Amino acid sequence: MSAKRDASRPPRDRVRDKGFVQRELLETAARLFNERGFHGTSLQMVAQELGVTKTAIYHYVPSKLDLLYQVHEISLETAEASLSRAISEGRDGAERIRLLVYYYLKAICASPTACFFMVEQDSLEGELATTIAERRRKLERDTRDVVRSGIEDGSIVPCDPKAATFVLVGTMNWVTKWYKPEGGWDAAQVADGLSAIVARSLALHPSATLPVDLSRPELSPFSAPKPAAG
Amino acid sequence: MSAKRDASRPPRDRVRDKGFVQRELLETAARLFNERGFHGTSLQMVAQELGVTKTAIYHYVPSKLDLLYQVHEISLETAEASLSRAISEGRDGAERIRLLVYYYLKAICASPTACFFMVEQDSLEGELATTIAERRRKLERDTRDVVRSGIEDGSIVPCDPKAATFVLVGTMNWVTKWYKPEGGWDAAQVADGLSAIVARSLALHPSATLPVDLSRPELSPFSAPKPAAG
DNA sequence: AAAGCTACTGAACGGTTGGTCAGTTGTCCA
DNA sequence: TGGACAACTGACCAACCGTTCAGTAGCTTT
Repeated sequence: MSAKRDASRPPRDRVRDKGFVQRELLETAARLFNERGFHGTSLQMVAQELGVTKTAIYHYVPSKLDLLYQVHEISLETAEASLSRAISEGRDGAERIRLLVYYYLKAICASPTACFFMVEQDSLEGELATTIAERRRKLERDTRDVVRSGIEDGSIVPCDPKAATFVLVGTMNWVTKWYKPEGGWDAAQVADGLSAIVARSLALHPSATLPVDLSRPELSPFSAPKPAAG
Repeated sequence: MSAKRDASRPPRDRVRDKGFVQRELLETAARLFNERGFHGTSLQMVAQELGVTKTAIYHYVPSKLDLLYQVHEISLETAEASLSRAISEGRDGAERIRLLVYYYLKAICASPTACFFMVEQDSLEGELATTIAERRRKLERDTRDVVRSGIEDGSIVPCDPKAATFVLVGTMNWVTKWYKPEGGWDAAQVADGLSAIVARSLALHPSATLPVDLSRPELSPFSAPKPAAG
């Protein structure tokens, strides 16, 4: 028996360019890995959501492990970009911390590929695992340094930077587990609301108020700027 | 060929009572599930860590899914106990929130069985999944209510209780991912340090200081009481 | 029209998994 | 001494997994 197209299913309706498919593949894989874990997600499931057979996936990635690696890379890039933007834009340690949380949350709410820290860390093997683990460690070290510098410049209350960073990271990564775009909050609301809360926990002079309803965000330096209209 | 004991391995050195084995089984399974995910952990691995064959596991639990269910139950009981103790002992909303985080972190640092919220939620099926999900939802609802009551009694800054709870839960659950008993902090230090940080984020009048070094915990109402000796 | 290419497919594979079962071992009690 | 019983084992099984491979459909280029 040779390969024969199933008559009951219509043929590919359109040619999808490689870049598009690759991106869609990574997004789908990331979402499923986050929901069901790496080992709990079979390539069959990924393929089914994409509307192809699992063999087709091997045209885009050499192995399932490599797929995991690529998603990890995107996730790390997002986090690194958020941190460096926060460092360059913030005027003191406290503001940098708040910006870090703000930018990162905005990114991961917008794309499921962006956050991937929850997935079993031991799934990767060998050199790939080492690379990812090293970048992750550096990210955490750099965040601790921001907290430390904030204590020195007087914007952050003296505390244990390691413990403070664990609170930040825990809050940020947990978002992937509950955020659903259709749930009433958009990315900016989540980012604004949560960054305000965790920033308050570390600021030497904590804000007197917090957003009371994320669906109707207060005006704050972190709220999305509204175009002057009325 | 009939079952024959391998001469190279010594026979069971002692009879272990059922309760002990069951507890050890749950602890081992919970730890591995947390580290490698539910689907990433085979019964073979669990059995190997216990020093038995995987068939032996079926003397204690009817299936792998039931093992997952039992660990989830323990984890929920721990969380529920922490919350109810915090509610009854705390004098206002802010103190209750801090006690909740304190008791829960102390428990999960002491036993890996205690925290299990990170594991893929969709691994359970049917009625078991519904039961667990329902209890989890109630726990979150009750926590939100504590935040709400704290806003009313003036101990917590007006905020979105849902967002605040997400920060709390994220911080607490993340601990399972990084806490190692041999890492320099004991359970009380982690509980004291992190509960102080998250409590500060919600308190109407945040504390002026935080523990600066968890290894040398400050004296606080939440530090483990030292027996009067000198 | 032929050749070449990308995007895919169905069949098949070795390996592992959760789970079953018949049987053995060691202990306690009568 | 013997029987009941829990604790545990090795062999085995169907299902599924990641992966390979030979081949095909449909477009583009020549």
